[in-house]
Amino acid sequence: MLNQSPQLDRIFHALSDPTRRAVLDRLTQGPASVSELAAPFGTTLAAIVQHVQVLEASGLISTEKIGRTRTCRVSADAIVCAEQWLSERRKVWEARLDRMEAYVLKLQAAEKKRGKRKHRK
Amino acid sequence: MLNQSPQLDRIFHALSDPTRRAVLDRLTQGPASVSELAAPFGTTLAAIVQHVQVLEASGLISTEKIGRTRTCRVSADAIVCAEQWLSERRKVWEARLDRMEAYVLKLQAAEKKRGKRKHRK
DNA sequence: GCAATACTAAAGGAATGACTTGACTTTTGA
DNA sequence: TCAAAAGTCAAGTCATTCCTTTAGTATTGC
Repeated sequence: MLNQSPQLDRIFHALSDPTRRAVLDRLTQGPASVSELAAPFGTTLAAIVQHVQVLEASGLISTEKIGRTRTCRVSADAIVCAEQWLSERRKVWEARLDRMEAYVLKLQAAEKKRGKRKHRK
Repeated sequence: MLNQSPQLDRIFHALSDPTRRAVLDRLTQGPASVSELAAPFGTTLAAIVQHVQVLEASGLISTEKIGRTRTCRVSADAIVCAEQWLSERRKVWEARLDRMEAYVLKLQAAEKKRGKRKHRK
């Protein structure tokens, strides 16, 4: 299995900032310019530009400059990539818990049987 | 909807480090002590202790100290929480893409009709 | 043309993060 | 009993992050 560690680093790091998650949230509603993205926040435009750069470097969004405005849109791959990483681990871990539970139940059943034998003697 | 932003901050930040993801990977195979977690890495035990603290603060793992050893295990909630955040956004965004596509197809169909009318004239 | 708009780039500062080292504490096993 | 094992705590260092300010460049609309 490919590790793609540096990409995951960038994706999860991008997602770890509330402003960037809010930007991403806004973009799931549809494309927007950098100024539009900046509007709801009490920060400078420059700060949002930097967040946009982090998001784009991570692959979570893609941007396109037409004239003087840069339009940002959510990009498929990265979000799916992160989701899969999490989902795979959760599945492995849940499967192990299930095996554990089955094992414990088996032990309990065996214990019960032995209990019965003891009673008969 | 609850925002639970600070928890997501911590979860995604915890996941953004490759060492911590590797620790988490190891723990999906089953519980382990801090020393066991540290073994595969070329770092000091103290460094891993700090990673474990970050993971625990995020809710991705829980730990329990028995005697002199601390046993770490994966914890359900946080990973599910992160997965859901991603999955919700992806779904909203995919739904929007579908609507867009439907709209474009409708436009194309209308365009075709007008083309036919033009031909008839 | 030229002022307003929409970024962009660079530099700096405060805060946070990832490691290390070194000095403990607590438990365990011989 | 006492040394090794397993962690814990506190500094301290160096890098990175987030944000600001300042000074640009490229476009647009009148």
